[in-house]
Amino acid sequence: MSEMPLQVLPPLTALRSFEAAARHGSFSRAADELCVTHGAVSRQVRVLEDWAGVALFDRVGKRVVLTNVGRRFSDKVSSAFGDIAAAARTLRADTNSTRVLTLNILPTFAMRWLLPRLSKFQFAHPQIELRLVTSDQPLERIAPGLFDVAVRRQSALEPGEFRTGIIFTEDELPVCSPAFAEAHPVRQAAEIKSLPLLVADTRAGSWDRWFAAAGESSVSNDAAFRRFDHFYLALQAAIDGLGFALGPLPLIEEDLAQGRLVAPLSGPKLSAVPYCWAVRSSETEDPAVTQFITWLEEEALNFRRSR
Amino acid sequence: MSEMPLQVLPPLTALRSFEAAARHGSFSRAADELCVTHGAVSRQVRVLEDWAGVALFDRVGKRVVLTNVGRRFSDKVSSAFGDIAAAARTLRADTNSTRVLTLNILPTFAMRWLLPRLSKFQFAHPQIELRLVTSDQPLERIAPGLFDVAVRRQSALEPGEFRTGIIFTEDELPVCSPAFAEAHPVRQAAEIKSLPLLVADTRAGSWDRWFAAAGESSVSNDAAFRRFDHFYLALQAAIDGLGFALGPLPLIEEDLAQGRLVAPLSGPKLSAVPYCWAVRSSETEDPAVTQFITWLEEEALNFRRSR
DNA sequence: CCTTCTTGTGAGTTAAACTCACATATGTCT
DNA sequence: AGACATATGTGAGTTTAACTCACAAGAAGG
Repeated sequence: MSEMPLQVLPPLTALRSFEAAARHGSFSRAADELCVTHGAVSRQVRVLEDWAGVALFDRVGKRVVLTNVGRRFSDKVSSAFGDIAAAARTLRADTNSTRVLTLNILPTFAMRWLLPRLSKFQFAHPQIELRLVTSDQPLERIAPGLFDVAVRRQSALEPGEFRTGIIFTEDELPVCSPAFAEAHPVRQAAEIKSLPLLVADTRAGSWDRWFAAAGESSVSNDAAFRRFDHFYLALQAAIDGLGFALGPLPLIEEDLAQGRLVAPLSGPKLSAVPYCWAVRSSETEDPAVTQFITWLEEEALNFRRSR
Repeated sequence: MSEMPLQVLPPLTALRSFEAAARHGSFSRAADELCVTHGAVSRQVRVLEDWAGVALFDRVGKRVVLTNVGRRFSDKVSSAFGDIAAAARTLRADTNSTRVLTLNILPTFAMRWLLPRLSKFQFAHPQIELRLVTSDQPLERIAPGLFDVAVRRQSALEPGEFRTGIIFTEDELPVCSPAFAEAHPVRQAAEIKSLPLLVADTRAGSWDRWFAAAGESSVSNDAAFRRFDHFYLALQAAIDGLGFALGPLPLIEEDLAQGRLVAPLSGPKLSAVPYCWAVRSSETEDPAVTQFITWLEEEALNFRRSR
């Protein structure tokens, strides 16, 4: 045949590195995800840019920012890789009798609400195997195909890359252990400014908002704050009598009921960003995913009713 | 983060080899397309089957046939690779001021109908560059992204992987040069069985069908047939006085009008499979493709009116 | 000014990908 | 039945793409 096959697909290793870098906005983070050095990602992106004859990233100092064509191209590639990942997962699932759902859950939500209930789901759906990953990474930075259902706190339910639904909302109020309350008898918001205040990096600014809602100025001495990586650590510290934490109802309702925590202050309950489930919009309806979300929403409804 | 990136994408080099092999139904043809040896394709398919834990091809002797899961998987991968190829083409086109359309055309149609007219299209659309590939390879075997518009002869216009439209239909009748007719004065179909009959591999069986339509038995002596790879070679041989060919109107109308060919027999005009244009259904609407097809259909309409 | 984090790249290493050559299976033709 | 053609499978060796290592350089933050 008088015919010349074209190289219509770009170099695929380069494409994979590019897509991860685009999604993370960082060569270093992409390298972490792909288990290579940042130098490998840098070179692969360069290979793709040479092949395409166009810059895909602008170099801003030592940071990279996607160009407009880079953004459009990476969106298409991400979508295609997502399709391939989904097809590959289905292919591999054909060899197993159970369906594995990968859940990507905020650590505090996992520790204090989901894990105690997961056995109910497993019992009801023995043919679905759950794999739990805890993370607070932004969802749009997670590779397509790396999770089936995620839980994040978010305020906007706009249509977009993800379909979402509210699980429940939270109110935050200061709590401490009974022993701590007895040792520091306080009633007014202004009074706790001099006491240790426990805060999680993942909820930065929440104390400032609480004081503002109580009509108080912010705490000026940062030394009063004890910082923790995750909120469940801060909560555990409060239970252990290390100070006040802003406890989120309903997650701490059980602790209040059991007397592990008390809420001695008369200040306001601060509305917080609701917990939501999320799935990628592009993924086709999966019965196991639907079953899990249905169960999640029913558990949340039952939970709200029992408060 | 307490998080382990999964290897959600299969090995991409293996995937590329698998997709080509699936599309061709042959490791050897896939190797030709990818410019590697068949051994490389064989190994890559094995890598993918090991990764997936499932057979993607059944080995039937020394031939391979896709399994059911292999078929489903390859359809998804082909589609995704098509999306990537299209996005890559758009990416590269951004660096050029002209749009390149790749046409994949049957050789005879290209030689005798399209090429003489392409200058009209170029003149009307100077911002669209045409790249002509001649081939009679089945379209479903051609890699996604390797052509924008194809021309093939096909009888069914079923919805499927390709959108198609009729360009024109053909009638076939025996023709020869005037010199040959003078040297062999014949009038009835039966009389030409003893004369050299020119046939193209791509139109095998057409003489049998013509004799049947004329109420005659087939030519029993195969030695009477002179075979050519392509039909335009057979036609050129007829013009050169080497025998009778089954000439397709309207492609030979100009030759008849100019006296290069004559049709001395009184036998039937045999309806043949129509010429059709085809584009992949999955590809998004491209203005250049639409413009080309509109022009093609207008030229065909004008051509039919002028007969 | 020092530290931290990020990307870029020269030089060298690793291993994935490939070729070569031969074996084997099947179909076709004489 | 044997020769030939075409296809895939694979051992052994080669090639080179991909990668690591180590360092340089730019920017931000304390």
